Amino acid sequence: MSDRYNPQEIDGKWQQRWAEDKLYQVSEDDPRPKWYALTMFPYTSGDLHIGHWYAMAPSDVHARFKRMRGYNVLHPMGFDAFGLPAENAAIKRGIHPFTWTMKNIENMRCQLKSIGAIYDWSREAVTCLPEYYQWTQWFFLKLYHAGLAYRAKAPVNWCPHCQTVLANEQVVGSGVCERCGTAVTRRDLEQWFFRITRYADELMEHRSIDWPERIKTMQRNWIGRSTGTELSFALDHPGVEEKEIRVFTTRPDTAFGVTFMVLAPEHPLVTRLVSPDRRAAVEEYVARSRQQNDIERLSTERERDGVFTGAYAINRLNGERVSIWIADYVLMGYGTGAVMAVPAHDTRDFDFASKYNLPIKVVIAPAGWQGEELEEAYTEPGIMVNSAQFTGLPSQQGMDAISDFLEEKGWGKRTITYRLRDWLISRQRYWGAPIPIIYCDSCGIVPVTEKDLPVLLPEDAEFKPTGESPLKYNRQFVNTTCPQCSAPARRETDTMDTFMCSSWYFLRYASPGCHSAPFDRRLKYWLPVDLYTGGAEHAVMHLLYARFFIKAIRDMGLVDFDEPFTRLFNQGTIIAQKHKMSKSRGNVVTPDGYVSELGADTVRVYLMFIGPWEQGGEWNDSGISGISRWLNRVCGLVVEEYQMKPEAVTGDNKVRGDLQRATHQTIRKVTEDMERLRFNTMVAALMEFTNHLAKVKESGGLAASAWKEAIDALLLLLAPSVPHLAEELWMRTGHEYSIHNQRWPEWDETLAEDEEITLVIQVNGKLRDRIAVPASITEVEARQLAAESTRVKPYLQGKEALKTIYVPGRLVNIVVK
RNA sequence: GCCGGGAUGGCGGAACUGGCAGACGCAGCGGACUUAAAAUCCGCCGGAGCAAUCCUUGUGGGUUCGAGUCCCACUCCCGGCACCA
Repeated sequence: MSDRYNPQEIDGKWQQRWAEDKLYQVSEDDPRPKWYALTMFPYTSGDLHIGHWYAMAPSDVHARFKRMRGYNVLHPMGFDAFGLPAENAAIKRGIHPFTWTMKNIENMRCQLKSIGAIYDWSREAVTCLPEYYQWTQWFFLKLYHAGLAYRAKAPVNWCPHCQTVLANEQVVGSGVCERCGTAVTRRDLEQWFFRITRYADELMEHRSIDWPERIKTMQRNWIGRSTGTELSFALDHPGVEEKEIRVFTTRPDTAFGVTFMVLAPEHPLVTRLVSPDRRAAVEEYVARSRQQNDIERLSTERERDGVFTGAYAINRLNGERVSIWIADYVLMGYGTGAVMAVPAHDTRDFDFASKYNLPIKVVIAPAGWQGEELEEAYTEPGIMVNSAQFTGLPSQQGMDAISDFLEEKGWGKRTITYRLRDWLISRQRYWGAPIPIIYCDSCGIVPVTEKDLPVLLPEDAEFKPTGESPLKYNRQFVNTTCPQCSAPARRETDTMDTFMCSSWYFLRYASPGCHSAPFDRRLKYWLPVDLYTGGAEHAVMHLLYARFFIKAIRDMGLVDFDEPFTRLFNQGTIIAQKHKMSKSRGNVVTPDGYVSELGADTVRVYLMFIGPWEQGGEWNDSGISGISRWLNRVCGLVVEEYQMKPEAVTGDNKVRGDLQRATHQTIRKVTEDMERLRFNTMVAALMEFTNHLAKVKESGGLAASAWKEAIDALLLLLAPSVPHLAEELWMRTGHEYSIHNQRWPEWDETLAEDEEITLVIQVNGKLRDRIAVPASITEVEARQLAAESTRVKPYLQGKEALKTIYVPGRLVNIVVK
């Protein structure tokens, strides 16, 4: 075997050996503390690109590090296998989605194996297999029985391209489909929802978890909790049963400033309130806003418009009659779908009032206000005016005072509203887990009984997208009998959102092979996940759903923890040609060529080295040769015989001390960087150490035993990053297999301490000299040396020394005038 | 518009808690080895200047003995949210 780094020879060899020895198979029966390191599983789109490797290689390095630090590490892998892209790809190619997906999995599994990770493949989870989705369905039933799954007719997001409905979270940007980027439209459909809103308050709370601030903020914004007051306006319309319209406001203090009301076009009262002369205009407006997609409707560029209904309501606080309008800037899905308009103190209402010449009544006085008309809405706090008995109060107090008053009178109530909507999980597509529900003409909605799970996805469905679930046309699937009355009945033909599958996959890894339940008591050992790594794009989708899911099953007594992922870390995105890699964009860079040519270890290190992990960056392979060169040098350093020069025997001490110090400093640095997931500087430290070793070797001034100690430390520190090469060199240096079962080296703080430091001497903060001094130097000595420095003296000439600052171990700064 | 994150050599990036700016690597330049090339090894490598020295962390101000780091204002880039009453 050559002395050079030869990845083609060693990568496969060790991967095979590790697999044969089941080196990375983990068990719960282990005295070490557990560590559950999870990387978001990939979608089965075909093959893995560099972006996937960027997610997986560094997390594997960290998991290996934890393993060497004495943890029993679970680092599993699986496949997110249901969903639209597979179905679309299958349609395009005329292959069955199952065939397509399984072929992709095989390929991806192969790629994943080539990176040399410690995945325990015996725990693999594949969401599209009946043995998995049976439990997805089982959880659906649990949620159903707990009252957390319900069916309702609602205006929902419809993607015309994907031909299915989408959850709110899956509509991104200015109202486009998260998957395909098509503008989403509205449809009124009867769909299945999960009651995630019941957990809104708890989901707002991230106190017990260590997550990036950014993600926590995104989740909080998404949930959008706002506190305010719901109050009613009196209605008196002949033929209209309702005697009030309820509105939600966060500004009850402005209630005396209401000059009109606005209802959402979809508001149920609209058709009944509209006066005959306004009916045509109102109907036209309603029809128009229904047609518009969210991009048009929600665009803030567009001027707000609306129409008068011809109806009026009474502001109970002051008895004033206010006109009722409809406008599409009021959303049916938020609050009560109706707002009180206070143009003086709300920018939207101000614009609307200006456009339609509606009155503007000031009730919160800006500082120095003399009763003049406002140029724009005044939205800040101030002193209340024109507000009957509340006049003169600061508006913040007014909020409480008016809320109290409304509650006393029974006209209103303090409330909390959320932006978060219930999670819509129905999908009118084939490639997903069937919703285990049966419709019976006499019994209504009947859940499938547990023992009848899984509801198998039939293989022979016509899976073309028709806008209706393809399963609808599969009579064998649809026709069944009612579990309650045994009469002929129909199955639900929609499938579940794939985010349902990914809301619990991390539980399955903890209980592979469990056939009687989704998981068994082994779950208690592993969960929650200690470190979850993946992309930030899942902030308000997967990460929110999974939290909801765990809280829901916790309340059923199925698990005993509150949060699935104790610590979350988002690696950055690898981009190519300014864009995130994606098949549709055609800018995908495959790792395979790099791996086969330069070795898995080289690619692993390069991905860590390009920059801070959380930052990501543009893919550029120009630096990868530096990693190859380095690993080659490491190889030469370790493999080629070390020889002490005879004349060096007496000079041994200094070289030895320096090397020992470098060794311990490197152990410290690498350990600390590993803990903080600072892989780029960790690699740099190892390179520096290698450079130091090369100089030592060149000098030949060291006893062979000391040399060997340093090399051993180097190999151990390298092991998580370059598992194949480290294993090879470990063997070549005469150690016992396997380096991956060794303990991580410890550093000794005293041995790591510098003996000599560079003392920087400044005059007025400018660097003037640096001198090498013993680390033990005293302040007095340092000040004296500084004052005596010949390079410093000219700057002190003829100046008055005001003071001298001394920073131990760093510098002396002489301040002169 | 609002909320995050960021801006440092030709490039990716480093810099503890306010204390030597540019670690480590890429590219480049020079040299050694070689018939030659590749590979490898050694040296140089922010800008200006012969030099002493001066300038330099997006821009402008401030605090400090001392600022890439702290404060204020601004510009640009990236990400998220965006009529949420």
